[in-house]
Amino acid sequence: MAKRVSLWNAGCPVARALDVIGDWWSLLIIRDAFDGVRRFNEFQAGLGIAKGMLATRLRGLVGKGVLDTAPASDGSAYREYVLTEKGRGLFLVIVALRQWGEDYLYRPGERRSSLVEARTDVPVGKLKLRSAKGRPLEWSDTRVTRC
Amino acid sequence: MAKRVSLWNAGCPVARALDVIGDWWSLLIIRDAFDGVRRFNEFQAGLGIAKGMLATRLRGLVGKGVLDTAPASDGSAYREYVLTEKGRGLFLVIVALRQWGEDYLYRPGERRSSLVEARTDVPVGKLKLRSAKGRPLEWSDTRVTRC
DNA sequence: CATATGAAGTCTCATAATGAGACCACTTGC
DNA sequence: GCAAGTGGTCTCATTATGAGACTTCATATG
Repeated sequence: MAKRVSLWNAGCPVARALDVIGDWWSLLIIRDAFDGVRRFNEFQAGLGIAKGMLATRLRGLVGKGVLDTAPASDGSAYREYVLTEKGRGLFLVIVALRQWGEDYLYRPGERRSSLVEARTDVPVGKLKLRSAKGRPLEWSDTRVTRC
Repeated sequence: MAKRVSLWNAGCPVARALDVIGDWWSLLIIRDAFDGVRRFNEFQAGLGIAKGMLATRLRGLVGKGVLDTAPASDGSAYREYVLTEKGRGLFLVIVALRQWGEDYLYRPGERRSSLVEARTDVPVGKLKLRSAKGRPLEWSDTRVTRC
């Protein structure tokens, strides 16, 4: 491979976002972080990722401000990886991927996890695009401006 | 590299979604498709992707039911790639990525494209997670069930 | 109609990224 | 103190990627 292309300067927020979290593992690491995973070995065991890859990815995500390291919350001398505010901003990306997966990649009755409201255990509602004033919008109602 | 890991059977819709569109180029191809790109050369020129990669990715996305091939809409003998309904379902994933990029990856005043309502040219509203009954939810109000 | 140009790929090659696992230093548990 | 656990680093074989030459058929031009 020649050096992997960077998309940072494309003027498109989608491209720039993918430049940060668009590789194979980053979003899975972030998903696990949302589910409460914090320690190196937890990520490694949960994802089945090679340790070298995980170390590289965690370093990258910390460097990009998506994760931060913190002293272990259980009082041990180890460190933990926690989402920054920027990282927590990716929640809707994970939710959108989840809802698409649920809608198009599972047969009815197939076992899968669900995102539920913690207080009631009721599945959350579907994401919906709305205008600035709150009116529901479809894809065909929108366009992307030239940058 | 050993053979790239597949996540299809993880029981997590996020993992399964990433198994389909989680690589470096697929979401960019899909983004361009949403912006009206349909022809091989348009994708290639717009993304700066190697032709071999593009051919592989397009074949893969067609095979996975995200894109479909159709006769060219301009009457020529060439074919086009168009989003299927399943592919159009990814719109909110693209929007979520875009909004995250806009919020955390650009300095104020930096040039970038925007997603606007076509009729009024007003930027669309922010995505928001809501409960099944429409009440706004934060990440901390939710949890993921074991599958 | 003959030729040139364009579209949509395929093929090959050098190089970068990945996965597996050995190895290492420091902590903890017992 | 010693074994096990944690959090990595290093190396190696293999795969994926990027660049670009080459091919085939379609369309444009004169």
